Amino acid sequence: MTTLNEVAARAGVTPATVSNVLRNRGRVGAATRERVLHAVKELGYRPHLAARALAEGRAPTFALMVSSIANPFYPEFTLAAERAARTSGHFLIVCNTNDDQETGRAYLEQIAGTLSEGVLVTNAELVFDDLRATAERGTPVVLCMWERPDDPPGLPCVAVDFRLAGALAAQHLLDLGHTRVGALVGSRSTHDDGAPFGIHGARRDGFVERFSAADDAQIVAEFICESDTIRGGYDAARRLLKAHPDVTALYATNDLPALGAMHAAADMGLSVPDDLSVVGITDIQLARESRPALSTVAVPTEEAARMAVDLLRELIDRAPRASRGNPGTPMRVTSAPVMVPRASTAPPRTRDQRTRSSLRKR
Amino acid sequence: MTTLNEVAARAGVTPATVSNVLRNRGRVGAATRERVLHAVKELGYRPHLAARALAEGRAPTFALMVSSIANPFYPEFTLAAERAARTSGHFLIVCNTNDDQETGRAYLEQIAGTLSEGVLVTNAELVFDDLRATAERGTPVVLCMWERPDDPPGLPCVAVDFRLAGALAAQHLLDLGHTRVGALVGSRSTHDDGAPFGIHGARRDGFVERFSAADDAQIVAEFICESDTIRGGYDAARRLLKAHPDVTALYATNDLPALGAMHAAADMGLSVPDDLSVVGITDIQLARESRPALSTVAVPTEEAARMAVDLLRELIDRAPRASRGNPGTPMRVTSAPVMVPRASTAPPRTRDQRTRSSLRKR
DNA sequence: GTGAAAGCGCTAACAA
DNA sequence: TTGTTAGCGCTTTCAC
Repeated sequence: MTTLNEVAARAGVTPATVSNVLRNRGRVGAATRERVLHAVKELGYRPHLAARALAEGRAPTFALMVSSIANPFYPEFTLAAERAARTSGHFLIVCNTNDDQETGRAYLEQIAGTLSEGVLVTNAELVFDDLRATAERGTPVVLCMWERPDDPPGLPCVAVDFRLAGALAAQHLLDLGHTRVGALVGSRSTHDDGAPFGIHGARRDGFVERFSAADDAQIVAEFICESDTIRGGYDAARRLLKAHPDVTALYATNDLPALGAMHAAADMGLSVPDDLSVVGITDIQLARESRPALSTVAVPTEEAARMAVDLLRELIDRAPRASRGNPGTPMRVTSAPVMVPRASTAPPRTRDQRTRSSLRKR
Repeated sequence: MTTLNEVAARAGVTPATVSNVLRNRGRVGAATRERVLHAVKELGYRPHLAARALAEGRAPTFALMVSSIANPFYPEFTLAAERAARTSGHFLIVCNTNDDQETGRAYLEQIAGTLSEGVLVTNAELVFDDLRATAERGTPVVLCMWERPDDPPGLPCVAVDFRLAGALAAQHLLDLGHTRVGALVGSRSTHDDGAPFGIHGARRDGFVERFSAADDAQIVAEFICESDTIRGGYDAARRLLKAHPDVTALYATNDLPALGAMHAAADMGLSVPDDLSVVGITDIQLARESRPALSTVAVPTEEAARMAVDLLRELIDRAPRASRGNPGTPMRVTSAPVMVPRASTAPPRTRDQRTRSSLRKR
């Protein structure tokens, strides 16, 4: 392994000069620079990142805590975060907590501040206390997808207005003429402990408020999804549709359960969207690729990732070493979610059509 | 930030002793150990990973190069690799090259050896020369999903017998009684340059060999998938089915295109598996969750990840610092892939049934 | 059992 | 413009 020293020796200068050349600091003569660069190339020198981190007192990576890389939303977010991090000169260490609090804590303990300069968190699976602790220890932490802009978490964060997202979904169904619908509320929070941040609370409330505000419109039933997965949505939808066969549309607080609801409908002989409309939230890639394509409320993932990295950088610059005095807990809000109508929603059948539809079922 | 020194001062010992206590090296008196541990807890000391890495001459992370985290296979593999890495005491830095050679090279240049002790590579998107270069520079590299056990890449690797996978898919179709089928061959290799490692070559060959060996059986057409995605499979399947409406089954060299093929069939009014059987390779999670569930050849992802990490560790231990003399390029082979029949495959209709089926199409 | 000292590879004042 | 000198926080011989 080639070191700075070796390069310096080769070029007939001191390590300091080599360092200066490599990072464009301080003034260096053109001739020397030339010689140094040559030596670098010749020896195939590559700076030792750990050494540099130690000397600089900063690390070249960010840590991204995700609760479960199995949920396709996270890879998508990760991708965006990684891009953003790289433009900021950082690598991204993906810390998969696998929904396990202990694992998350371990990552935080070990990585934060020593291997990573800052921590990005996509979910509140981790108890806030741990996050606050690391923040107070001097490692900036940014929450990436806070769901309630109206209710800051007391930690720097990027918020997305998920209540609005829910409202948009409601409006979409209303616009199509649906008056009797069901809701599938995802809730995978292991650590709910009645905390103010029940995972999908805002998404639910937004939908319920808007939908209920309309004349004649009624949410016939709300079912909880055991898990925020296709399977979870499938099971919940089946139960809901069995209990309330008269609903003409289903709202799910996330795309995966919405996809599951479509499968459930298919298995029950209902055609989507003719017999049943389905709408979700997020607009993960699968939503575009499902059959029929899922109508959903798109959430600005890319933007959120970018903003989160930006915010993290600001926090780092702001608190160079010692962050005495509360540095504040800034909150950024992304642009609004937007409804993306696709093939899984349509006006409800008229009574006439419904009869026909029933006949078609075996 | 608390340092070893501070802890030492607090406990009334020297840093060396603290270090010894923390890593269970050297003999330390029970009483001192007690005091040290106490001080550690009291001060909330956490070792500085970068400093440790520098002092030890080794890093606490592995790098995982993936070509595209957007393809759900990679997150699944990543998950497995991360688990394996953690049991080995390493963090996993996920390096998403986004199918870009330059990005990949940049990661390799910067991370390998200085921030990561070893490199795991899931694809040959990176030119082998770069990988060999880093390996020769002293940072172990392991290829994770080499597709041809019979043709080692000249780099340490974990191989999966994808030729057999293809053969199993063929056998499955044969067993069901299909005699006229089509093949969708994925090929996303940007850097094909006629290299011996055409991305899905083995998967194709295995299928073709086995299927063609059967009497009366014929592969009516092979179409290339432009991209290894649902979309890619959709397009290719449409073209194939238009040109050859008589095939009773489709084989795709990967699950995503297979899923796309199912969508194409649906859009063309064909019912799967009644009018058309579809089989893929890999068994990603989506395969289980699609409607109908996809019949596919499951590949031992978890096992491959585990073996790759094990192999990496061995290489690291074997070549403590200077790896003079070819350390060899070991290859491990996972257990065999296995056919997982699900709902997307069935015996072809008899002529009689086919007629009925045609009638049902609008 | 515990301490002293050197050094991992690099950066960052400050001198020259 | 370049060199000198200290470290960054930790590990690791080797004495004591």
